[in-house]
Amino acid sequence: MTTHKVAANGKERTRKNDPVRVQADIMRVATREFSEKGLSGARIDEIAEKTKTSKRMIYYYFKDKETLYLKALERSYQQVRQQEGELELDHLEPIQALSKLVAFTFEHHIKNPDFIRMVMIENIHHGRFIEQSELIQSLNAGAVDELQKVYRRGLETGQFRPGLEALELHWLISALSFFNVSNRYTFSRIFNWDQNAASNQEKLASHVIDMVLRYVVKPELMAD
Amino acid sequence: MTTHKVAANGKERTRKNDPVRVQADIMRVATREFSEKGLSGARIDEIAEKTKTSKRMIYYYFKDKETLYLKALERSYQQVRQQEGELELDHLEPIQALSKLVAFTFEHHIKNPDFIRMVMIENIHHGRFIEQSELIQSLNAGAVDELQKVYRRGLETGQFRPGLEALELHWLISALSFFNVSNRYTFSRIFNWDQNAASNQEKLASHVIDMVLRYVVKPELMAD
DNA sequence: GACTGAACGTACCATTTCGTACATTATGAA
DNA sequence: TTCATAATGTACGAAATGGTACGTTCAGTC
Repeated sequence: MTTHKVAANGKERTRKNDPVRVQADIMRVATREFSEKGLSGARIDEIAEKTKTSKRMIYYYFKDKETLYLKALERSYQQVRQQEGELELDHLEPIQALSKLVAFTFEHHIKNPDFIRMVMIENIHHGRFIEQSELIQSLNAGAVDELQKVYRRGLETGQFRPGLEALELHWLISALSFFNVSNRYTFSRIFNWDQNAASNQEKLASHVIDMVLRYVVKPELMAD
Repeated sequence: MTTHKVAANGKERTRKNDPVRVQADIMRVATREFSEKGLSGARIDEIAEKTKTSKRMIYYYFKDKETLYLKALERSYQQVRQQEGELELDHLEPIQALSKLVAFTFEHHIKNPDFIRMVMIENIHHGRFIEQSELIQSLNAGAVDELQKVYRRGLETGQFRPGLEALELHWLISALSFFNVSNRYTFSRIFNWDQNAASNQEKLASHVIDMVLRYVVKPELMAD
């Protein structure tokens, strides 16, 4: 008696154990499902179906639905952070560096709608899961550093207004970038305005960049 | 044989028909539940329990869960619009009028977290329900008008920069006001910063107002 | 008072959904 | 080879959940 079976379709079928692949597969599908439908809206059975493995494996590796959700949330944060890479702002003038930083942040949000949705969902849950995750906090701790550096340089050259805090600046930039993705549907519908259209996205991007610059740069350096 | 019964607790119990009250009761509870847990997270049985009436009545008046959700969404929009009342900006200088408008919008969002949550949830659903609602669209059509008026007046006095559009300005103000409520939990957690604290809320409010003013008002009129 | 349609209560059903029991196979160590 | 443990497949169970069948009561009209 050999250890392999013959499947219904006639192909030889030998089970391979590949824990890493199986877990990655589950995470991939789970992240998409949770991001699309939320914690309560996503269905374990549906996640299992879209996986190459079975529901059994989900519970084997991830214990229960909430743990799976938390892992998916962590994965989302990890992925966007990894994508960020290096901006290389140090060789730019402070104003241009800030401009580039804002432009990048705005674009980065646009490119990661699934991540935005996960964050929205998590906020609906009052941040109950992110609270438990030390991983996520540690990931994001240094997110303000680059902005901090640019701002300090701008202060030294005398181009930036003093008295601002990097964290609060980051908050402003995040708000504008986040809202652009998170509230597309309702805003477009209410004002009968296709926010998604490329031309309008460009407009918004330049508005946002301009707005931040005008807030940080000394007014006398800004042309009307 | 009379038409009334005696309940178990001994009190006389005569059923009163009060359709308006019953519907209002259901709507009140449903709105809170959906806002708290989302469409898929909210439970009809739980809504029914928290109501003075029964599950039967929910289906009697609202057909099914999705219809109930849509009605709750519409109610949310209606309520916030009603609260807005009159700002009476016409007698103010353009700069002060704009300042007051932004301050009010920011505050108004803070006062209506349930509404914010409903909008977040609706965006998670890709705006599938708001699309069906002509009521909501009609409600919000004139939301930009006041801003429009102020901006025009500022142009006339020469205090505002030309070339901006009221809708896009409204978008910027909304983004900052909305994000302040919608992303509290994740932002606070990630940056270990109590965004909710009164002192920080005040800071953010003045940042937002200042930021909008610096964007709209001609730079030479802004002191450092 | 008789009649009618709207308003309401109770109990129930069918399905969905999270989670698990149980058996089997793979894989590396001794 | 043997053995232990990790990995996997199949089938199923119990509770939750959206929705309904069926009957009763209220309130206005003639």
